[in-house]
Amino acid sequence: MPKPRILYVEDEPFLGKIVKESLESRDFIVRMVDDGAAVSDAAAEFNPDLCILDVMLPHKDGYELGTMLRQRYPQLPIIFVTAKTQTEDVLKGFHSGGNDYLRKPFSMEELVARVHNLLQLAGQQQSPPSADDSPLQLGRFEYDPRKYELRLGDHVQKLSYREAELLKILVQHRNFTVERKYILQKIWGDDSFFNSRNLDVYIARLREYFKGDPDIQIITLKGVGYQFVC
Amino acid sequence: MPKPRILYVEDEPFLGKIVKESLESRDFIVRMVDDGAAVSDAAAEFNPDLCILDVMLPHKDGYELGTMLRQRYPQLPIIFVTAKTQTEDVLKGFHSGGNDYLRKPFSMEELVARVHNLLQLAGQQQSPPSADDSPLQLGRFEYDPRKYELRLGDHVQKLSYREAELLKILVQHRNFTVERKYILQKIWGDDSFFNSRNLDVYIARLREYFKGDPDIQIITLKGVGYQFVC
DNA sequence: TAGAAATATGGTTAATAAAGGTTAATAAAC
DNA sequence: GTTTATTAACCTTTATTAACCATATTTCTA
Repeated sequence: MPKPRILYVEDEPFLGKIVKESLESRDFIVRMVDDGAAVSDAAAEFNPDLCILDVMLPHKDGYELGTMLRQRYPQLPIIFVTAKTQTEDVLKGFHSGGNDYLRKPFSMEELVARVHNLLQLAGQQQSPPSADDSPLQLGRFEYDPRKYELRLGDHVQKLSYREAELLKILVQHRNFTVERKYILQKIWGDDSFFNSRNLDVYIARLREYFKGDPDIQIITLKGVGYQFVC
Repeated sequence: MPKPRILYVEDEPFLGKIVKESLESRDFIVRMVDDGAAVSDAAAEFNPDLCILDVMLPHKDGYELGTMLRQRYPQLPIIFVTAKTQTEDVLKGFHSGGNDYLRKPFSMEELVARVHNLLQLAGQQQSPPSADDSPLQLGRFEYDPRKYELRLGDHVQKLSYREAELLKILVQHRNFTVERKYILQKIWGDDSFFNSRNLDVYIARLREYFKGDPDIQIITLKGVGYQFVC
């Protein structure tokens, strides 16, 4: 079971550090962002399972971020955290797509309980296939994630399950970095695998398949991961 | 869209009446119960979509009720409401199976927002496999699950029992993955079967039958299962 | 501090293992 | 006695592992 990934948007560095470390000690992977403008990219790259948003941010406010995230990731659980106590603010949080609203000051225990609760609720969902499973253009290729088919002109390359899983992850983060660790966890379950050359073999396969278009590359970032550029 | 049904457990008649009416005015069907002992029966009879529990009840306490309900209805969203403000109490609520915890006094608006939120989170869960046996369209084929008949144009292919069972399972989950294990258990009873090539033979048959429409595919997810895409 | 070992990381290829596919023969059920 | 289900034998594909190579970092030493 891979560790859940939490994107945490908070501008108070002091509080942020405490919460981050506290969550990490409870077996979450946490990425903290203190600038509203950076959230969009961070979400694309980090691929969180849940998002905690502080409402009081310097420029962009938290609600706007919530709306943006909800629109882009319909299934992502969002928790708002704020010092505002007015019911009106809470409602604003829910209306902008939040799934929970926690008033400051809060106890770490309660936050963690609510995080677990939401992850469990969200985990039971099956996302409708229509969402992001329609065929997509990758450079000169066309890829159908439902049929696992990669097309260039009249040549159709059928992908295997593992190949398709890997490509899905790379494409989800296209033009961003995906950590090697993350891929291993997603496809092979846990981190016990870190010494096998398995992933490399599949990366090589995908590179082979995509060599028909020089504009598509799978770049290695040694010690970090890969980047699918197109 | 039927009105959502809320089971509301509250012993203060005055507060209870207000909340009940307020919820009803917002298009919920509400059943109020003021006695902990009556909750079990009420739940069985009323079949709620969501449950609101006051923690401070005369005899049985709310947490016990939560545990009981959670055990009996694993999917039922539960909101605890209480005057207790200690974090400890909130945690107790979550640990006994609650999905949200609201401190008194609360605003009706916030309660309603949280109710909607939970119903939405819970509502996305797999739709009941609706025992619908009417003929259905599969790509260019028409299938009648009652007669076990698969039609393409004027050609009718009669399916055998096992073939039909397998197709039923695949179609129920169409565009989602069905685990091999699951199919084996459903059709052949238990997992003692895992070495037989039996299932593969039937998969091959179905593929043969459906080869008249290239848009219908039964994809193998090696080590996992199959996916009927159409 | 330059430069050589040592080490870590990823790439490549081939071998092996595991899972599933195919076909035909056999057994059960109707 | 014909249809349907199961099994067996063999084949193909996919996944994993092993062995070896290349290259970048680190660390150690002169």
